[in-house]
Formats: sequence, C-alpha cells, structure tokens
Amino acid sequence: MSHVAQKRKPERYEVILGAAAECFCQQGFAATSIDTVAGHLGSTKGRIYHYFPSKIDLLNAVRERAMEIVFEAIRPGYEAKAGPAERLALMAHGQCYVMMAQHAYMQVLLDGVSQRRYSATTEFQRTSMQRHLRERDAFETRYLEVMREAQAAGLLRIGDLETVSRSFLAAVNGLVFWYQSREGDGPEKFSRIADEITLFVMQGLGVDWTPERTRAMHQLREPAYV
Amino acid sequence: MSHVAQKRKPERYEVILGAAAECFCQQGFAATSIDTVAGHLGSTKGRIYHYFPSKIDLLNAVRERAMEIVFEAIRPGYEAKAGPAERLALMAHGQCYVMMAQHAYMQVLLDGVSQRRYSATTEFQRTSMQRHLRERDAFETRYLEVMREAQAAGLLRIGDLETVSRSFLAAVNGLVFWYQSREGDGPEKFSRIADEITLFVMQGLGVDWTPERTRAMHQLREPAYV
DNA sequence: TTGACAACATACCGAGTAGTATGTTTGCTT
DNA sequence: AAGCAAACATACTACTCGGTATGTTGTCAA
Repeated sequence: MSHVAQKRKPERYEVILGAAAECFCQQGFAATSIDTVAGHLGSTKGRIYHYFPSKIDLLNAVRERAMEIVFEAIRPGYEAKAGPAERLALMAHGQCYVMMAQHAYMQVLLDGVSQRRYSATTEFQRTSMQRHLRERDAFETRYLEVMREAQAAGLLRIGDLETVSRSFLAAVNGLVFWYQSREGDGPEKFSRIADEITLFVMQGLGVDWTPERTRAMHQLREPAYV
Repeated sequence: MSHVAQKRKPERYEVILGAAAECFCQQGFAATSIDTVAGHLGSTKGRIYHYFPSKIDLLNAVRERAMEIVFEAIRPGYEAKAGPAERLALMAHGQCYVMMAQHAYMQVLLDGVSQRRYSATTEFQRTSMQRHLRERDAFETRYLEVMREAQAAGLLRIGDLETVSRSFLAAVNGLVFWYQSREGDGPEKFSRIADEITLFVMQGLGVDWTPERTRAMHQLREPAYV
C-alpha cells in the first residue's frame, strides 16, 4: 500500500500515465474505467492500483505532467532575449506545437477547465485541485506579463487585455479540439500549422506581424524541439 | 411508452431540457445521473423518461436545441446586406453573445466535440451522431462562405483559410470555457465582451477593423437581441 | 537457498445507476 | 359522473465500476 511508484520500474509509471492520458482523452474521465486503462495496457487493475492510489489521483498525475509539458513548451519564448512581440509569438508557437505533438495530455488538461465539482471530493482532492488552479493561473500570468510589456511599448491595438488574452489562449488551446493527428504528421506539419495560428493571434493583438518576423523568430529559439 | 413529448404539457419538455443542459454543463454527461436531473427539477426519473426514451436521447435533444440557438445567433450577420467583413463581424458578435447568454447549452454543445465514441452505441445513435456532425459542418461552412468572399475581395492577410477559420471559431467558442456569469451580468456586458472578441478575431484575419466599424456594424442588425 | 519485498493478477464487495414495470393521480372529454 | 389516457411517482432489476483483500510470481540481497 505504498504507491511509491518509483523504485524498481519507474518506466512503468510513465507507460501507465500515457495510457491513462490516451483513454481520458478519447472517452473523458468519467466515462473511462480503470479496467479500460488496464486493457489498454494489456494488464489488469492490479498494476494501476499498485502505482496510483485512486482514479482521481491518476487523473491528477496526468494533469500535472501535462502542466509540466506545456510550461516547458512556452519556456524558450518566455526566456528569450528579444522584444515582447517576438517572445509572445515564440510562446504561442511552442504551445501550438505541443498541442499537436502531445495531443492526449493537452486534451486531458483542457477537459478539466470546466470542472466545477466541489461536491463529493475529499479535503485532499480539493487541495490538489486548488494547486492545479494556481498552476493554471501562473501559466496565464506568464502570457500576461509579456503582453503587458507589449502593451506598454504601444505595440497592441486592443481593448481590455484581460478579455483579449483569454481569446488569445483560446485560439491556441482550441487546437486540441479540431486537430486530428494523421499518420504522416511530423514536426514540419506541426510547425507549419503553429506558424499559421501564431500569425492569427499576433494579428489579433493588433501587432503588425509578417512572415519575415516569423522566420526571424525561429532563429531565436534553440535548434530542436522536443 | 410514446415519448411524444408534445401533447398537453409542451412547456415541461422545455424545462427538462433546460435542467439537463444545466446539469450536463456543470458535471459533464457521464457524471450526471438521471436522478440528478430529476432532483434539479424537483421530480423523479419517471417524468424524464416520460419525455425522453433514454439518457443519450436527452443529450442529443440538448445538443440539437443548442445547435438551433447558435444557428439563429449567426443568422442576422449571415443574411445581412453588407460587405463580407461586416457580415463576419456580426456573425462573430452574435455567436459570442449567445455563448454567454445561453452558456449551459453552448457548453454542452462544445463538450461533445471530442466525442469519438463509436463503440457501444446503437445504430440509431450512430446516425444521430452523424447528423449532428453534418450540422456542425454546415455551421462551419456558413463562416467559410463569408470568409472566402472576404478573401476573394482581398480583405484578409492570412495563410491557409482552413486553419485560420478554426482558430477564429476557437477564439469565439473559447468563451464558454473561461466566462463565468455573474449576478449583475446582462446584455450590455455581453455585448461589450463580444465587441472585444470580435475585434480580436477580425484583426486576426488581417482585416483593418476599428471601433468605428464596430459601431457601424451594430446599425446593421435588428434592434434587439434574443 | 532463502527469506523478504516488489510487482503484479484474481476474486470479490458494495455503491451507484440506467432502464423498466407497475401503481397512482390529474385533467379532459362525452 | 364516469371513463380514459396523459402525466407522472414508486419500487425494483440488472449491471457497471471503484476500490480492496488476498493470492502468486519474480527478483535481489545476505
């Protein structure tokens, strides 16, 4: 009854996490049974409950991992030594990319947005939810910081930044709802779509973005993704 | 066992539909039990099963109603006698408005986007799903029509229209994920937020949109919403 | 080699829930 | 007023699923 999960087979933890993300993504959390995830693994519930104390904890683990992924995705742009517009574009591009490359994790992450379930949760679950909401808030704050810089520099043509920033993120996040991964899809296609959406959201902010700025932007980041 | 649903008390049908939308919106479809909806109505399951043959049919009815609502919301803009940019802006504004005014229905509608459940459904359910997907497609086509007009007129600065149109809709639809209705919220606030998002998505398309064009746009539509 | 513990599988329990079968009331017609 | 169907409520069934308790196998250290 330890659920330490990282002693002799830490890779199993990862495999279970990935399978859970896949199942939650396809059917939703409530409609997915532990047996479904186990079947997807070619095992039984025993294995899952050996690594995770409960179903909700499994979901939280997936969400936490997803948060790490998306934070890492915007980090190059956030930390780039460039103007606020270029940084924003890089952040958007990086997030768009993982929306496709890590589709399952991202969809699970976004499914939990509208979870207003206060009832039937233990005290522990509530604090876990609170922490998740704080992380989500911290994530949005990263965008808001750079946007305010851009606004202070007079680069934007918008009304209320609070509303616009959410539309900005919605356009990026919306990728998981309409993008269907195809067999031949790879980094090139991901990057191409990310470029399109980046252009859209940057123009949405009122920035005079161009394909040339996109190319220049790509020179700023590290050579390889993922 | 008739489930005719419209003989002596058609208003009951509406009340049940609204309660179901509310419950599905708050807890999701799978996590909502028929008893939950009944409790929300102050009744028992008997009433619901008197009007709807099954839980999935109840969901489909909510979705269908939601579809009617959102179609009606973009109709003024779609049918307006004006340029494609003004028509697009009106459509976006109308849709943003109902995203807030009819929040429950819209959220249920969007929750079903990623439903790739082919298994465990009857033949009837599959055709029902197919029809829903066709309606969704017809809806997006309405936007695409006007966007292509605008593109043909040289009004847009975008790459692939297919990708951009989805981002456009994502920014509008995203409202249901972050908007929380407050007590004092009314038509004025709805319209104000809708204006902001309309500006964002029109600029996203590369259109040189301005507050003046927003004001002029409002003159085109019928005097009152809803 | 032999405990000892990790890493599961198996069997099972209890709660919740979709759907049904049937009883009961209400309202309208004739 | 009387009969009849709509409009439910109640009681029940069959089944799913989260969680647990326990059994079994592999592996490593001493």
